[in-house]
Amino acid sequence: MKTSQYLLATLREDPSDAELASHRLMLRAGMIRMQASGLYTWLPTGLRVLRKVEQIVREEMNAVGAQEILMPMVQAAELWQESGRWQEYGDELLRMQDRHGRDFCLGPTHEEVITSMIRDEIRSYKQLPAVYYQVQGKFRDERRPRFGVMRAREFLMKDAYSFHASDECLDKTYQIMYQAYVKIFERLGLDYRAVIADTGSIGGSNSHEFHVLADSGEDAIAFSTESNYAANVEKAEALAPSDDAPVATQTMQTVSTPNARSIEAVCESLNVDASKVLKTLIVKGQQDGTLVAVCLRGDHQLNEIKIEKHPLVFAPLAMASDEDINRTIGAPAGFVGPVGLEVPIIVDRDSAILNDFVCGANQDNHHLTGVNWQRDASYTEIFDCRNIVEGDASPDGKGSLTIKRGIEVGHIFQLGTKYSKAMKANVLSENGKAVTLTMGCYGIGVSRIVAAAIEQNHDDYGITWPENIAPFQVAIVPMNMKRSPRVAEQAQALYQQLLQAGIEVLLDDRKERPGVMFADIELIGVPHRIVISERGIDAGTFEYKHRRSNDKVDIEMDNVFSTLMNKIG
RNA sequence: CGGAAUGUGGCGCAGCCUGGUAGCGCACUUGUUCGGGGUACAAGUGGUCGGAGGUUCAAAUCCUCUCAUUCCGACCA
Repeated sequence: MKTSQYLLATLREDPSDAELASHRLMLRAGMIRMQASGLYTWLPTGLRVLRKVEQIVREEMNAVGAQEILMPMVQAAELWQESGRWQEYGDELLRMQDRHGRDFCLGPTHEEVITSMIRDEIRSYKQLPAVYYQVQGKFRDERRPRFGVMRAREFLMKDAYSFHASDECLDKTYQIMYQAYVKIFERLGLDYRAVIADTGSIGGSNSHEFHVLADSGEDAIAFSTESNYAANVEKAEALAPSDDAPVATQTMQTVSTPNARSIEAVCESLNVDASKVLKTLIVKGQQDGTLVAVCLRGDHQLNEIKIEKHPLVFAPLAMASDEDINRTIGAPAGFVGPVGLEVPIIVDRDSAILNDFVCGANQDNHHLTGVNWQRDASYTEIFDCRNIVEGDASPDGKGSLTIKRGIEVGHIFQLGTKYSKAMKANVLSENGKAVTLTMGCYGIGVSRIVAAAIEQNHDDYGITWPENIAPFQVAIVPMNMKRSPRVAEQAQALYQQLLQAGIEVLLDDRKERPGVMFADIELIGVPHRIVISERGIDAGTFEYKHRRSNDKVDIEMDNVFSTLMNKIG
């Protein structure tokens, strides 16, 4: 490709509304343009990268025997009503009607479609296990699209689904897919981790997420210092503390704490540490109109995912309104505590062993000090419902936890029979009886990987792609080509030679000054750069530089081609 | 969904308070210049100022409504 005929579309200035490095660089490097909130056009440079990621994913899926299919993006409501998700899915499901008034949606995922297809096509256990996948656009009407293609509404995803006659068979395929994912992320050249994950709205049992590590990641991941335990913070269990049963040493007292509504204000007002304060959150209960109190240590945070799983708590989690709290408890939010509280009280493991603690007095502008469980207050149940924090014991019993940020780029689930049961997808087993199919599902955010790769690979000049996903492999930058026939001739010759060898090469044949060309080539992140100049030709050399290196090396003209071929491998 | 901010050539912005000929930088076109790190000079192309309504002799500017985008929040007990 020659830059004179290519939509380079690089920008010298930063777009004003791009916050994240990858978003900014994708716009500046001419990879994407926004069409509407969360909707992007992929320009040639961006699409080249996207296709490369897609291709690697495809190759590894094919390598483990997954078969590629393509399902429709527009899906009939009937399928979603069968699985129950027409009601459950919520506002992220973009619904619409056709001219006959029939309901449809844009597919945010494809469990329903694949399950309906498979129940018709697969009749026997002999056809199992089977894995099907597609690389396709998904649409999720995100409440807040942001960060460019990182959290877009329309995005490219590889989704695979496996079908089995037994859980053992699913386990086996799950392991194979896990290994395929490992290969994919290795080939992409990204610093990633597989972590234990929650199954979220898709449902099911066993689950792992694949995260690209980056400080800008939206997820927090907990790692053990001593073992290979790694889990999403929303899933990581906070172990019960091993401390002895609490002993009361103080008597309970009511103290005035005017306007001390937050833990911070209470700590300051009473000069106590947040770890000695009991935080009482009031959430909506599972039974309509009921409230539930959740108690945590003041320095801990509620884990929404965990608490939603408690049978008394309404899912999705909803905080009680100030009016509800006032009406039911008789005290304003900020001064609520468990003493004399007449709603169910769920206490976190750590808060259950507090002694002599501070909590709200259920009375405006007052707190209690020296409070002790059993003597002064009772609770309904002890339940792990807090986020783990740095330094907590690792759930596998080995070492403690550290926390890093990650970008979720892959997620694999053992779905079990959640969809196949609802949609009556059966096969005949060996003994001639119908059994419900067991399913697994395996997603990769293809477009998100492009952004995540940039988050992890950029510097002041632009993107520093991993070799396998760079938009071009080699850039040829001729100095003063328009005036120097020798330079032009050499540049053309090398360009043709590389093209014929199947190398993706970009020849910058614009009538631009060197600085402009260097800046653009670095911005879009071409890994290998060859500079051809009069000076070099006189010395019989071309200059080579790798995008990630500061060193420029002069290479004998005759050896340039073979050197490049060696480096590209 | 709640809060805040911003919409002016392709991009980044000024002008608005105090109404009166729409401006700057980048990019783009042409010419000259420069020629190993976003060169310099000159001449140009391109905008009914997000949209609708209103006030006024006159609206980018004031008022009302609306649309869009971005950021923050959705943990306050």
